[in-house]
Amino acid sequence: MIDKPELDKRKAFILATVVYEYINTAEPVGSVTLAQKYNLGVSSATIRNEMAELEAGGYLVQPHTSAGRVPSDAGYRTYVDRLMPPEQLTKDDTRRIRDQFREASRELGDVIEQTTRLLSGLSGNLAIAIAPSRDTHAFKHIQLIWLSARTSMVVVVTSGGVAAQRVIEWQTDVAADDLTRLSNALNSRLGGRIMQDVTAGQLDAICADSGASAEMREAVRGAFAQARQTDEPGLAASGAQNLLDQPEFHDLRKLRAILRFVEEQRTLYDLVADELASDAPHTGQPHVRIGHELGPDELSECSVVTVPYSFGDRGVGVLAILGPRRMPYARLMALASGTARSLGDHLNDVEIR
Amino acid sequence: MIDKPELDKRKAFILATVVYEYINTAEPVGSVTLAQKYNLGVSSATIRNEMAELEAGGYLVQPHTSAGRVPSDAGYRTYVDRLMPPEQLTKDDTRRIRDQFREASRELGDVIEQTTRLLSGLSGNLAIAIAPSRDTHAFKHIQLIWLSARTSMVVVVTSGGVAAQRVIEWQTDVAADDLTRLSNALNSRLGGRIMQDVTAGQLDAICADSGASAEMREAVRGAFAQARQTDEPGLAASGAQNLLDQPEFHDLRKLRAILRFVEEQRTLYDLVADELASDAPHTGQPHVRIGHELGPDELSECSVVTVPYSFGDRGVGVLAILGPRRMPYARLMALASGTARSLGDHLNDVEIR
DNA sequence: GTTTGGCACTCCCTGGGTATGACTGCTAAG
DNA sequence: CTTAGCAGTCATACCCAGGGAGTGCCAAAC
Repeated sequence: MIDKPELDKRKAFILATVVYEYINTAEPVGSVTLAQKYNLGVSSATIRNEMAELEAGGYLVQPHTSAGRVPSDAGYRTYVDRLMPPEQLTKDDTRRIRDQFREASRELGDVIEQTTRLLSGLSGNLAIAIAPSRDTHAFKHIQLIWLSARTSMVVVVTSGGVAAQRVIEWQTDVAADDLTRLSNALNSRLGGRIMQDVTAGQLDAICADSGASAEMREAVRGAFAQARQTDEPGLAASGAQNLLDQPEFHDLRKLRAILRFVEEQRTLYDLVADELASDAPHTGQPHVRIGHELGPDELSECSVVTVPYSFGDRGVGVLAILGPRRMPYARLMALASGTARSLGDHLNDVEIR
Repeated sequence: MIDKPELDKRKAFILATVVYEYINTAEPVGSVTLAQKYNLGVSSATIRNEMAELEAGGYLVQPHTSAGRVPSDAGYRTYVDRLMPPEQLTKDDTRRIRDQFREASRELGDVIEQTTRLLSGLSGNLAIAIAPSRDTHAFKHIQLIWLSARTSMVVVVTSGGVAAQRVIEWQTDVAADDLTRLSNALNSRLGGRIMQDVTAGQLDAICADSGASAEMREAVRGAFAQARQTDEPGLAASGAQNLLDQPEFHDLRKLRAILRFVEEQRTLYDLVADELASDAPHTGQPHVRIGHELGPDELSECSVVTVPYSFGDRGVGVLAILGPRRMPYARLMALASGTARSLGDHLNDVEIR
């Protein structure tokens, strides 16, 4: 681990082959296997020497003295960044993604959840999605709906198609006309504004102008607050049971730790939301984090592929795939990218204009 | 299994003790353990004889010749129906349930999900909830909201506080006034009706009376259809990872089968919805199904406690706890009942009047 | 200098054999 | 009917040796 010299061509090829083989077999790979299965043109002894140097360089580790080698975090990292042949989506995958979105819902929450189901099914791993942060959406419409003298419902529609909705109980009777007047005033003066640009002061001013009561003003404020609430993540995950199939998770203790981590909305959100908060430009490229790069110890044997998706020109969410470090990175990156693109397209098509 | 004679007092006590001990220890229980730990007043030899007869009667089984006994489905059944001392909710549980509902959401979907989290946390098992079937709710309000000349949003509010909502794209331009007029007409003529009693013919008539276009009529029909859709179950489950802690599920194959079963919304719904469909009167009493009584082979080592909850005077949903057959039935029944009651109360308190 | 074949060594895994312990069922005596 | 005692059964744990996969090193070949 001390020095990390540039890898010469043969070392790079051997490292790539070890990672590839290990991803496919889940068994530590030895020099003889490598020499036989792949056409290296050198003997196993030479490969042994190279592998020893790769281990000294921190790219490979041995589970025990007389076992083959397994990639380390750094080994996977090098593989992903520089050695791995990129993959395209297969025809079959493309079709399945297309079919899925063709009949997808128009409700943001549902779309997000369906997308995780699709992605977990295609990838055979756990899929996670974060819905776009709400306060980057444009305000479209608010409606205060009279239900009875003491109860109303307020609905806020934004460009995400997300309608924040809540029921209000009034302390004093209200008239349907007052609600309509206030709704109209808000709509005409705020239409098209970005949610996060709407200040409480503006709301108050509009309420005052249309003669709304203090109680109604509070209701409007509350509705806007809810509509752009960002700490209610809008998170979906599915496919946790896929992890059971991975041999590295046959150890119940590890599995439990991971599942507990995943069940906790908050931690899961933090895990994926790094991607949103990061200074890296949102290039739309998938991003891979491997093992300890993820942070939490529970996930030290996992990797995560994240890819941002966008719709409109502002809203940005994230798709992610969580699986064992021994995951088919190229394929999953292609899948995540393709799904993110289709999701963005779908959201754009469906967006309320 | 051939004959099932009435159990005499001592046999009943021994059976109850075996079940109790096995539930607590997860180990097959032998005659000596029983004689030592519980005050039976007879020797282990006598207990052996009794246990042999209980096995002949089908109440107990031996995992292998030289092991202790384990309850059979029939043994659990007898225990639950006749032998088990009923339990009350502990002060602590009562408090936690109360606290949970005090700050619970007003949205039906959220409440249902939060309830499963509560119940899985309290019970240490998997909790499932089915939201009330929508078409038993009373219609409260419909609003067609003008977003642009070619798009609108329609919101339907029912007594469940559930608002079905959808976005509509018109083929031809519509005017905001027309939407308001139609909304008002529908509200005044349908207010308070039970959803399932509203026919398509009535909707059409109201649309015609208020001069709505064919397209608008379709939109209204669609919104009502969505609002009372029953085949969209409104299902929540949480706590699957609790099952990992149960020793009977340390076998990965069994665990996988169960988790796959649970991940599938449809099968899970069918499992719990039996309770709704059954002819049994909804007494509010918890109902227990044990092992093979559940039907699916995957669940032959599981039991389910279900309890209906009601709100208003019609809507009925179901709470359920799924766990190993070796579950603390009395406690879980108390928990499920208490939670169902609190859930019903909460829904009543929060119901839009 | 690099590559290669050979060889000794290490360590995991497996399978057989055995001891152990927790049961039961049976029998005969109380 | 109950009980003590005893033989028998079976799962589990344990030890141990053998096999196998793989490495590291060295000396010879290229």
